[in-house]
Amino acid sequence: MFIAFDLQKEHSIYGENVTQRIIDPQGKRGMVLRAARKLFVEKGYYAVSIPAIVKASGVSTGAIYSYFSNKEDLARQLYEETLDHFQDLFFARVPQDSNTYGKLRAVAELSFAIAENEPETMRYMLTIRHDEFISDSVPICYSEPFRWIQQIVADGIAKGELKAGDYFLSAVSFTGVIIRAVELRLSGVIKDSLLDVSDELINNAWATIRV
Amino acid sequence: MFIAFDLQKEHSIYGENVTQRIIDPQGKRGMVLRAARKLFVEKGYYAVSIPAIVKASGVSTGAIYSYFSNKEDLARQLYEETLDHFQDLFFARVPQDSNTYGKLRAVAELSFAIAENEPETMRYMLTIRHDEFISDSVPICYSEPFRWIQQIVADGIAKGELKAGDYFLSAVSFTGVIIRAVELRLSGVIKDSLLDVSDELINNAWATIRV
DNA sequence: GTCTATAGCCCGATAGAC
DNA sequence: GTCTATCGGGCTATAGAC
Repeated sequence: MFIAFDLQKEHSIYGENVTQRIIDPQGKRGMVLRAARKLFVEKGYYAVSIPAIVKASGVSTGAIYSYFSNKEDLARQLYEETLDHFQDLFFARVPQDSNTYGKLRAVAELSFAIAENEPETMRYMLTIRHDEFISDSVPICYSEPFRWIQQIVADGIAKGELKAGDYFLSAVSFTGVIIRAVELRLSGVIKDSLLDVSDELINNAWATIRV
Repeated sequence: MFIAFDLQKEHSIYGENVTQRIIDPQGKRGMVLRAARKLFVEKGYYAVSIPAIVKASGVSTGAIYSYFSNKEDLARQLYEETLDHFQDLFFARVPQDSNTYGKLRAVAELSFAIAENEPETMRYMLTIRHDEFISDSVPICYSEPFRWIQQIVADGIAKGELKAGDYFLSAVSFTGVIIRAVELRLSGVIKDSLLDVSDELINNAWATIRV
């Protein structure tokens, strides 16, 4: 809850060291990146032409090619900045000193809050096909935050706060509930705000791993 | 388990009324569809050119355009036949007379079995972006089978076999565990066969909704 | 720095031989 | 029915005016 509140007043979630990475909606470069992100999510990288980005962003071809050396470079900068931003939100907000339940609850609440308050960021995170243009083939959402969740779960099992079992499968199960809910919310299948059903979803996710 | 076994000997899963819909690997049309499916999953519809399909399938441009009126028509036939096949597997194999646990367990085992035995089918089901070329905007995996699972869950709650709560969120939670596991298996993140960890995953998924 | 205009390329689709 | 060769179109990226 408190997380959702913070996210709504945009300033407080972006710490000093994070600000520079934000895709600035004011500048032309940011307008291009935002328009491109929306279009890439909607249609996919290859289906989005530079003329389409020109039209959607209001920035001309020439200006775009002054900020980015080519279309792939644009996509790569978008990828890196969105991923960095996403990871900053995670590392900045999930309490290090809490117990296993507190940490995982925070992970889930933050995921829901980002989905509700920055849907384009979350949509991009879940949608983007890594293999479309990025050379390393690690899907975006299996990277840092996901591995971090694995660590929380592994620690929780070791401390006896979670049921014994394969920590990897437990992490998959917990995040499966959360991610599936986010996906269905972003695609409009779930009508209610995730913030309103957060408790029930977190209960369900927690049930997969609790003792 | 028995499901996995059946799937391995390909004949038994394809009933009489299903056979005609199968993408025949022998005929040229089937070779085109199989090659296209693989390429579409790997790179996305727009990134795959007709020349690329010619090369991958060994069928010439002229022959392709004798089977399909254009590239979109090819994609649409592929979509419909793969979806039909997938749904046939579901409706043919999940027991109608079982209790809630038995039905959902069968759904999960069948999902794992398809992922292991027909990875290209499952990959396509999870990967394809509906909005890339299909006019109606319903994501492929939210359609019939998913709605059917919702019904099973709703019935289970009504009969007191599942915990009370929002049936939709319960269905999301159960399928979230299953789908996430399948996704991570298909992308190579999970190394073990899902058939070997089926029991643990089904336990986790079931825990989200049981009384 | 930012614009418009356009070069050069590859794609989808077709034509015509066989 | 199936092949190769090719056309028109839209794309990425650049050139040149301002």
